[in-house]
Amino acid sequence: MGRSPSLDEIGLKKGPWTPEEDKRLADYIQRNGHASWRALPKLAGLNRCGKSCRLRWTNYLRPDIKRGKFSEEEEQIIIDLHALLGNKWAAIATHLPGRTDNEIKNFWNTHLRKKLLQMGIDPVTHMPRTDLSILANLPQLLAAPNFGNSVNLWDRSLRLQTDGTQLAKIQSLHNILQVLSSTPPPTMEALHLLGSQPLVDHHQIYESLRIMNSQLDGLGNGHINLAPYPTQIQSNFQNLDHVYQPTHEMDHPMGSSKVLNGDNQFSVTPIAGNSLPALVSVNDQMENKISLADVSNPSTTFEALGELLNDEADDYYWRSDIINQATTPSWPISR
DNA sequence: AAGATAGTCAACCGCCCCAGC
DNA sequence: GGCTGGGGCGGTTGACTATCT
Repeated sequence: MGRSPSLDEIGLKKGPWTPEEDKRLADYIQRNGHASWRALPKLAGLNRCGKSCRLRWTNYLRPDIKRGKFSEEEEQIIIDLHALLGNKWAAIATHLPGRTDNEIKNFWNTHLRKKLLQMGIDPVTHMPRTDLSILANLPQLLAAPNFGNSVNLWDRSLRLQTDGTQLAKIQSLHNILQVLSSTPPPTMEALHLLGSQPLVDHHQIYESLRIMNSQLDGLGNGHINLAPYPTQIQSNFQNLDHVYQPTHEMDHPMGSSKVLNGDNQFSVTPIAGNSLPALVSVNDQMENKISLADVSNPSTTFEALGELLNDEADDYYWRSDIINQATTPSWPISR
């Protein structure tokens, strides 16, 4: 592994370390310490730069380094700390004795990041993913044996976040998905508001939500009521007056509603029966921006989405995520 | 069996910060 | 305040390995 050996312009060796070099470096540091990394290579008889020696020592040769697979507990610590600290690998590493920042960074990029994505969690924000393509993976997600863990992860991530506005957005998006799941394809006008032309594969979304429902039922939580899926998707977009009659039970996807209280703490309240859960009441402007009352008008929902997106000029990741997903081939398209 | 593709991870690069002058 | 050198950090690279086709 690593790079092929090469010499830089002043003749210092680069690339993989040989066992002999390792021994020289380790022996020297154990005898003399590493007061000056710059001076060390010469003193230790190594044809390497000080930086290379420091890296080799801190990431590989240090005697207290713990090698091997990360435990589940370590995984969880990394995820939690990453939610709080972001890509501060060195800071994260201080909480995991024996693990190096490089090792944690690699582990994150090769395992945890993908794992979170598969669970529908954005590895950057640690919030449920805002890109709609996740719906395409929902059946696999729900079928995964560790789906229950993802629920915990989601909860944990939410607890770690104090930005209730994001929650409001997610809830709004969820509302939109509900509308999508229970309505014919959106009008061209509505799609234009999203800056896209591709059409949502309604059947796929419907199927995903239906499976999600059965899973949530299994967990004893609330669920999303789905109107019967039309046997024939209407492809005639001129049918603008089609009556939109979605059902109105909009739970938090995990069967509870989370509300940011005055102390910036989330309170989690299970949703009962058919009641409509309160939207996250953090941002009055955001609240009810897309309310279920609006869904009786086919275009209003999408106008509201456009407004929501435009409103958050400083929050473009939210908008770009949706628009990207709506405009990339990965987005379920039916033409 | 062989080639293509994806995953892994050690190592390097370039930037930043800070202390000393 | 400006300059310089050393160390630390995050991002990226690329050789090796495993898996797939």
